[in-house]
Amino acid sequence: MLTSDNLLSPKDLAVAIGSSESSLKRWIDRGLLSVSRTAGGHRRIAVSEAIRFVRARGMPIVRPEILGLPASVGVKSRLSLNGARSPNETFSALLRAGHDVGARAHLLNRFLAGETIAELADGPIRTSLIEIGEMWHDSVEGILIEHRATEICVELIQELKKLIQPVSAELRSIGGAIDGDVYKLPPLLASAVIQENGIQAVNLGTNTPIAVFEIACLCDDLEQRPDIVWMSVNSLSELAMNRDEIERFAARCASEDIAVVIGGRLASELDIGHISSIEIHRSMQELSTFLERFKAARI
Amino acid sequence: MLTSDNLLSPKDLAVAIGSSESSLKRWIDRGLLSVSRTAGGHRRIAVSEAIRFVRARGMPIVRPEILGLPASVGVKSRLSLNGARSPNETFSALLRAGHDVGARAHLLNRFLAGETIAELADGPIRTSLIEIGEMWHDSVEGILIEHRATEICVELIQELKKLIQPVSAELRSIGGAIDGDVYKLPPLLASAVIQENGIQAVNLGTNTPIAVFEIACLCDDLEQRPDIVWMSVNSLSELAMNRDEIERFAARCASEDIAVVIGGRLASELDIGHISSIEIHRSMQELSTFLERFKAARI
DNA sequence: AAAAATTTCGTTCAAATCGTCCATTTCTCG
DNA sequence: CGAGAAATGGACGATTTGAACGAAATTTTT
Repeated sequence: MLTSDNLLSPKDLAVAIGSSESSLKRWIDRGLLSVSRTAGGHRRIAVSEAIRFVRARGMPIVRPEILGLPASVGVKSRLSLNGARSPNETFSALLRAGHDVGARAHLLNRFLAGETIAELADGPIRTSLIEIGEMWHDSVEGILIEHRATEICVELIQELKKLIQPVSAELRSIGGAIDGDVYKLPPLLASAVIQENGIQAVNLGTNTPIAVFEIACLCDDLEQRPDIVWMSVNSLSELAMNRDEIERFAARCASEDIAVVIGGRLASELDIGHISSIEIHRSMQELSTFLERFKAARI
Repeated sequence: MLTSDNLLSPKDLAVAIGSSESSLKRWIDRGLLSVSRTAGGHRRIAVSEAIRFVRARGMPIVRPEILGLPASVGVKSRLSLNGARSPNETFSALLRAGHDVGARAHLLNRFLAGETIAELADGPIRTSLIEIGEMWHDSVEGILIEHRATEICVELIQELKKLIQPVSAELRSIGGAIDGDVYKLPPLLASAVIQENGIQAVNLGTNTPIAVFEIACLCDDLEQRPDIVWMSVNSLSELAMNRDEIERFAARCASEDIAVVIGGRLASELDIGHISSIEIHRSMQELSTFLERFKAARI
């Protein structure tokens, strides 16, 4: 539980090396590992002693971040999770340190504990990247950290996507980030949230022209047509042009009974919220509730 | 028993590959398979080591889920008969059709049968995407197919990366695509190939300014400095400017004893092949052989 | 400071793994 | 074909492991 600095509980070390708490306690009692005790008799293991133990026996370290060991290259060597108050701050610290293994374990645990992908997207992932994004303008180092964190998140979201139940092919969707938008995380997160809701989602990635969305929606084979199109808008090359194009596209989709969902940081700036056939969402959880309604309406 | 995600008991692996526990223990004791031991002397096999063993010895995988692999492993794809002559054509057809599950099964099977990531990168992945890229200019549909295929490949390469050995932290590298280059596959493939060669690789993704590479290489903490920097060059905003910047950067790296490796479609157009401290490669297998030489020289 | 929630304590117990031995199968080669 | 070598898979008692439990200690919240 990372009680205080440089002291581990038996459970902590057991998790770090992928064995059970029982075994670790037995090894300690056998004298293989020396510990101190609290006033009440609880074992406390110094990190240095833990490292000596695993090194001496050539044991694998499954969760290096628990021992404060760095796992990356570039900047920020020492990883200290002690200062982190909330879970989201812990995740942010791991991302800033480029600690892919730690970030993975953190997110996986939270997902397995019941948090949805939508919640994780709006929570740790979003707040961390906003926080890191604010470093972006300050320094070159900020860009480095931001790029590295983004790559780690891409990897993690792909992994979460694999953990959700296989989707029924009944409802299909396709989407991506519009032309000129190079942020890859939002469309990826959207596809994960959609699949989490049991709907098949094809992600076209960043920088996708409207014409491509069109051809995907209006293809000849009716069996292939999606029921939903989603678009991420995080950078706008030409506001007016984009708006017109999207409005025309939405009109065509409406006539074909295809739902259009738009999200992203700049979605509201498009100023097309008044168009009834377009759904604008501000967060992944909003997207999720929309999908719930949509499914209910279609069945 | 599956104590932790990454550690198997001899029995687990024996069941996974359909042999007996006795044989497996004998193979381990003969050194064919390296394991760690618990304090009590029980063998623990890392999943990545299990996969290395399976690939090296050409063993069948009877129960892929034990190794965390999808059930499709070992199953012959139905689409392989659809007029496709070679395996690479089969993969290309799957990608064009947006058949992510099929493409995944195909690539995973080839990897587990012994093909390296470098070979798969230069083979099915490269040829498929070149072929699809040629559709790019012809039609909007081409763009759709290209985007979809790229996303699928990103996912697949991430998955392959997870299957290879966790690297020893002895050699480190960092890299990405240069500023203005938005192709995400090349740097991702490079990082996978580097990790396949036992070198830690941090991918900074697309659109990474030279200044970011610099700060990563010349950071204060010497323990964090990489031994290799790799750069992908697939689009050039300003040829001359890029060249000057890269040459300056390479000179600094040379003085710090950091190897600079450049790859990508337009790497040769930079016309900096004459600079001795810069390594230019034309394929992932060339990168791989360079890494072999590099490792040999450093030890 | 008291109460509630969480973690760790020490212990017990069934299941898994240890190393070793051996019968059987498979391979090698004269 | 057949004898010897090598590899396989099962069986064995001894040891180790991981999970469970109520009680006590610790941490967090009120």
